Amino acid sequence: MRQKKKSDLLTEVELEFMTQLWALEEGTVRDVLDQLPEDRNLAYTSAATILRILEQKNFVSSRKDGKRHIFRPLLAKDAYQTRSLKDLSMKLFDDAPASLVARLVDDVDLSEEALGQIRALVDRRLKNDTG
Amino acid sequence: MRQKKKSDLLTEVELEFMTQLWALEEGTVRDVLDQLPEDRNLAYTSAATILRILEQKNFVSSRKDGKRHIFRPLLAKDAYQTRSLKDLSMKLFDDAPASLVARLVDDVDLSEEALGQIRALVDRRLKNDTG
DNA sequence: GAGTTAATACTAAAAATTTCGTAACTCAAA
DNA sequence: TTTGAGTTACGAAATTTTTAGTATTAACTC
Repeated sequence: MRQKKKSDLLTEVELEFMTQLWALEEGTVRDVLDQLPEDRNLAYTSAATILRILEQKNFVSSRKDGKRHIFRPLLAKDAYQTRSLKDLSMKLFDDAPASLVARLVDDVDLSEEALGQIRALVDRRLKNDTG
Repeated sequence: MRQKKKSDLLTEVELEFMTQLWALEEGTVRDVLDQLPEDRNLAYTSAATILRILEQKNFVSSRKDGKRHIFRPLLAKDAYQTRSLKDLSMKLFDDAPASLVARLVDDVDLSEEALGQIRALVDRRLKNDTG
């Protein structure tokens, strides 16, 4: 009976909506829709459908407030960031996160400040581990 | 006339195939198919279709060798790694790569060795920039 | 309550992605 | 040359994702 694995990653549109909810902490269909860019032009009912799907998949919960629903993320942004990084690392970096950072450091534009921050993070982590 | 943007990211299956081609340097439909995991069970013609699509999208080129085609990546793995990281950073890390690394260093299981490698990379980059 | 407004529930169409079948073709060997 | 094995070309079915329409419901006002 094993078949369902479905990768637990968000689709493009699901991520778009989760991003808004993460920013809002919580919100109604209307709230999320208003948050989207001008040129997005998505029907109200489409937005409602997407949130319903997110709820079915247990990425958000909802409670009733008068006649409307207020949605709130169940999946935290932090957790999803981690999940995405693991996925990317696995699929594109031979499961070696260090090579992911290597690519980032080599090719993506990073300010010196950003590099300094990164080094600080790594140092702190190294110290903690060794005790 | 601007409308085509199409994100230039690979779909799931396209990435699966590019990964094999990157490993092989180049190969026929059969080569790629044989490279896939046992339980993948994909029809030969499906694989051929996917490679044809990749060629249409200019991700691979092909040349003829006798009766068969040999496919070769046009998009390099390095380049696509960078592209993916930029996309992830933009969509999920407020376009701040440093926070991406922060998440990685904090949450993904990293060996001490990996951490050391990362610090070395950052250090080298910092020296090059300032030096 | 009747009427208005705005929401949800449900269904399904539209679009994109993934998969495969059939027919036509190519090469090699008999 | 014909046959056979393996390939490509093309079209389309199947599936997943995205979008939207219609009907129903809930709250508010009069």
